[in-house]
Amino acid sequence: MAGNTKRNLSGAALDRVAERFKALSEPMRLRLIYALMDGEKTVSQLVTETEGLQANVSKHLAVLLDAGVLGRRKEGTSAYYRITDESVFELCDLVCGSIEDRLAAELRNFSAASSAGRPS
Amino acid sequence: MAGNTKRNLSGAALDRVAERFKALSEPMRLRLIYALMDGEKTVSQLVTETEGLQANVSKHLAVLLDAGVLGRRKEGTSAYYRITDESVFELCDLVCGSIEDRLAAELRNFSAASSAGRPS
DNA sequence: TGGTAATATCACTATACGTTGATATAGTGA
DNA sequence: TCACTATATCAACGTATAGTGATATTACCA
Repeated sequence: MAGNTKRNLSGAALDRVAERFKALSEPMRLRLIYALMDGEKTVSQLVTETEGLQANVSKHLAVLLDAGVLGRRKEGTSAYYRITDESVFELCDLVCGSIEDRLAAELRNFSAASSAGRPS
Repeated sequence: MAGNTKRNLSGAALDRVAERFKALSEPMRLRLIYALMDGEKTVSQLVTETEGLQANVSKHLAVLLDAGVLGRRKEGTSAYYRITDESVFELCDLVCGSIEDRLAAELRNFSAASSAGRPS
């Protein structure tokens, strides 16, 4: 494990961190983030790609914008959203790896238990 | 930026990831995690350190246990909780860095704006 | 000016969840 | 068995928020 500094956070810092995690704690918002992985898109495009309602998509985009994860640009009647904090992908990758590890461990436990006392 | 693979997650995977983020989206739970940074502790110890109510601490610990972030060990009438997924600290560090970057950028913008047109 | 498209916001409902006091459960020692 | 400690769970309350249909706002075009 590399660079395991584990800085000790306290008080207000933890509140800020929790806030950021909360912004990423909705599947719909993660879908929007991943839809923007290959560049900026309009709200309409995102509505189509995520198959969500326009009002809902707009609201989730506002949350991510407020959290500093996304940026916004207006052109004509359209609004273009883009990723401004690329670290979200690192976060998701880390979580994914962790989930995989956990599932792999569960699988090992299950296999060991189900084969316990079974003839080899 | 190293190892920026950005794997593309879809459907159920995003749900799992969102779940994990949700487990980390409460300040109290982050406080518990950081209280456990230096080793396993009993519920009583955690109640004292976090200055929370016993019922509340117990419930938050259950959430983190279910999420796979913590592990539990019983000894006598006490329950010892410990970190089982060290990646949570990496996650928090990443978020912290990101928040710092954003605040630094805001500071630069503010300074530039407040000094605009001011005599040098 | 009137009409249309794109987006944001409002109002409302349903649900999830954090907090808290009270109670239940389990282990320990007298 | 009885009392005590530690922990988990229950019940109730209030708040936050996701989803949704309707409306407001803004830009563009005829």
